[in-house]
Amino acid sequence: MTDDRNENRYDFRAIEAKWQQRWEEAELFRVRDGGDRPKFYGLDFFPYPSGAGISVGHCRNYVPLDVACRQKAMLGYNVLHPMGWDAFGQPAENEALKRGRNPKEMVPEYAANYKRQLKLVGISYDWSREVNSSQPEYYKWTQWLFLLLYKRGLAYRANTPINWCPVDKTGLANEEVVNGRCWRCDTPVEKRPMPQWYFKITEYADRLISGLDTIQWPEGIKQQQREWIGRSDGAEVDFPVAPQSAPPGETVAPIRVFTTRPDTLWGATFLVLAPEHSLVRMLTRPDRRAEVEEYIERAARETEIERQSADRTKTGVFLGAYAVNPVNGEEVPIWIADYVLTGYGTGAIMAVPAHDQRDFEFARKFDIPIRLVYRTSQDQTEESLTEALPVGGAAVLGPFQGAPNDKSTVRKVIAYLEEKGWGQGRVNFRLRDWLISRQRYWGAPIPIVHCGACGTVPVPEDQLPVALPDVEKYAPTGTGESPLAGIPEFVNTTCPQCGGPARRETDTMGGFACSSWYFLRFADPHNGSEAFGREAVRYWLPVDLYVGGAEHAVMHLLYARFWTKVMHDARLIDFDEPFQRLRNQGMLLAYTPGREVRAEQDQNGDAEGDAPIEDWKVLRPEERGSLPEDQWIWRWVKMSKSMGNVVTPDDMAEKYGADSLRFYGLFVAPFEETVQWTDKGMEAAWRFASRVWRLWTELRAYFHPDWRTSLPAVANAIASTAPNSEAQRAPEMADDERKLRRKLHQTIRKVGEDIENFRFNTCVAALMEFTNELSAFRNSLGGNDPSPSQTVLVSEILETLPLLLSPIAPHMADELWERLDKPGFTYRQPWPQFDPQAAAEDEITIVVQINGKLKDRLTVPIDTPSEEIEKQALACEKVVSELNGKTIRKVIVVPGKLVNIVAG
RNA sequence: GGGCGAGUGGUGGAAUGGCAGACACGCUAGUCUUAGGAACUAGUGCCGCAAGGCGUAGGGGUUCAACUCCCCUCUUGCCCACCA
Repeated sequence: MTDDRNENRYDFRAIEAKWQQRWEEAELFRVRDGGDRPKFYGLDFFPYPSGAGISVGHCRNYVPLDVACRQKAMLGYNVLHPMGWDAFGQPAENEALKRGRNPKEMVPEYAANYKRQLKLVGISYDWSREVNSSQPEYYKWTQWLFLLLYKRGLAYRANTPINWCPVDKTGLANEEVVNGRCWRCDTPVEKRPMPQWYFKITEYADRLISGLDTIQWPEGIKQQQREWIGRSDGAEVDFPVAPQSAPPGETVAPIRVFTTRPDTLWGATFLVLAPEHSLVRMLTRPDRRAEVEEYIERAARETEIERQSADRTKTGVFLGAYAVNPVNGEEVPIWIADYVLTGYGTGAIMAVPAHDQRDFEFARKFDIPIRLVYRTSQDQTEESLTEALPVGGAAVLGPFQGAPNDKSTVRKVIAYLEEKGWGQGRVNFRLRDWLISRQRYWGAPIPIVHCGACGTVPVPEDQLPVALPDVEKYAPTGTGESPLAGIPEFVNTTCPQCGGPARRETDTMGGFACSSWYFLRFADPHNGSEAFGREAVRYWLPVDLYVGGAEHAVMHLLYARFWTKVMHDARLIDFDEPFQRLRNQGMLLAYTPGREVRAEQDQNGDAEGDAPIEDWKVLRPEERGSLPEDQWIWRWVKMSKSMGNVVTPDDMAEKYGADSLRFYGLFVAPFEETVQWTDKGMEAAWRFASRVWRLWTELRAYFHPDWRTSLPAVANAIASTAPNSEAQRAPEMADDERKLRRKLHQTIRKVGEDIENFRFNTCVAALMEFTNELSAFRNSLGGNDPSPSQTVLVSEILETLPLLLSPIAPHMADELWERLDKPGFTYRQPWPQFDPQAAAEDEITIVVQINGKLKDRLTVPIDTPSEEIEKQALACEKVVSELNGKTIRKVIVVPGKLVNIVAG
């Protein structure tokens, strides 16, 4: 007796371990190229395996994609679902430094731990395709692709001021600077001039915008990319330097400005150059020199944060020089100011204070004339303006007077300028070239040799990879050179071209280079002679479904699209967008203790009442002893190691099981939403899993393996044993049985549709609804042996349920499947088909409304004609009493749904 | 300041023009139990004894019908932010 009980206990630990082992032994998820089945490529963002391991937060993207992939496999697709490690880069190096370890040893350990955890959760990865971007077999091809870009003129070295992080001691790409701070360590970024390698992503700016229209991505991500690329249409206009402002005996080139509003040229009352502009020193009048020099120096010292804050007051200095406005011959003063950026447009602007808020503020501060080009009313004057005039009104200056303040006038003015030879139409992008050099050890060395005689020489392909040398010390130097520069055996080499002595490039590539092509490598991960085989890539790519966080909107997702387009242009691949569908999972928050940080009482202020709460700071686990528990202030914050609020899948799998963890993560909220982790929710998911298990195992005794073929026999049996005519024309099943079977087939339909639409929360809810009905049915049996028709129904349910559960709770599914004495894995079974006839309702509830308000309900056979429904609705007791004395103006019958009686 | 999204019971959420609150948490009562943080049963938007009324941030509009579409306001989350 007790043994029987144990047999039917939901022993998830044993079940999950058993099936994970069997899947592995059977190489269940190993996939091969080709075949008759359609392919499906589902991919997670390439993770960096951190020492902390994964939290349940990470499962928010891995589990849903796993569910989708498992279902696709059952639907008959050949599914590629790989995983690998974004192992190069600063996070790994920083962690290794902190622990005093060699990243080459540490990273594989961390990756192994990630892999163990992902297996623990039951994710169906094909581990035979695992790749690691820090291994020579992989980075050899990262270097090969660098050379591809180099040969196509898309990689170049330039000595310009770059974003430098003084803590990480390396240069950063524009995309890696967030609010003027390093995106990794939050340190204010400095400007430093250094020779650095760049990828010419700007050359692809337009295609990176237009390609967005061809892919199914969240609109918000597309918009972020469009804005980051920042196309703006306008014109470049030349302002000749006034003769008296040119240094004696010299001819000075005109100052070229970029503007999106050439139609406001007639209101330009000064020019502003960036402090770094090349003409500044030549144009500065001697008596202004000291002030100008000081300003330039101050601007150079400022951090990006100081310089970029939009609400600071405008600063600037007059050079003492003048330029000539080409359209009206007027002389306008030339200033420098730090609100003009050297890296955008021409680094110089024409200032139109009447129609640009920044110029307006500047003009008011320095008392420069303001001139209206457009006016919305007669009484509008330069003096009355309190801010720059936005769009609207008509032109009141220049040859285009009366023209509307809109794009059509801008176009006309550009044509006019081109005709006069004063300027020409021009498109600018905010996007800057991608800085790829890192002065760090842990990355793929840039495969370039510097030769005194030949200059910059690419390393020949047959000499790849340029191996990252083993070193004792690899801490960043801060000198502007990577630690590789201190290794003579690495640096000193011979020039591949002339054979003379040469130096290797010592910078490494930023980690985003590795992740810009890994999705191609998974198609052919062990290829030793190419980055990827063309056939394999043609078969698998592009990625059908890509899942990851929204934080990479303008980094990885932009870079990967760029490289893909380059490879397309090089005819390596025949598509130019790598990821067809993209889904971003929501964040996971955990309820976390912290303390309020109150504003300091200022010295003269009276300490009346509490100071306003200024901030909230998390109490890390080691700080929690410092404050009595009743003073903790709890908040929902992102689950992360640094907040000390991490829940691990290891603990949850141990306590509740991986299947329950999967149920919970899917059920708690829609996939894209930010969700709050609660233990109650986790327990509820476990209760549901247990409930399904219990119900199924209780009903197992009634399973009849031949239920499919015995179904007509059941009907005959009922007909022949029942003498009365009622039973003879009865269908093979009683009403409540047909109802349960209807629910089963509705559930099959709903679960299938919901998984395909990434609506996992309602998918699990549908399974819960079915379980509730099945539970009621079980109770109605009351321990009696089921009738033949009940046996057939129960058998169908017992066989279908494991298949429906298979993508979501795969361990339980396979265990149940086995307990039906069926061989193999549910993963290999076809996805259950729903029977539309069984799923169809035979009766329907019609809502009866008067003036849109619910009054009554009718239950009618599904095929009742509209006229009959209307008749019945008008005959309802409630309708009759309510309508007493009122005129019926109109009756709206929506077939299958409702009747609305409009009366008054 | 700009872009994108969100606002529904005590809570997470469901319904995307047609029965508001599926499913779940919590709560209440009961059954079974030595016990229960188990299981099962019933109930649970608000007001009201009831009949009934009210109700999807607030205001207006379109419609026979609005959580859903349109306009305005408020609140809030994320991203970008002196790019001429």
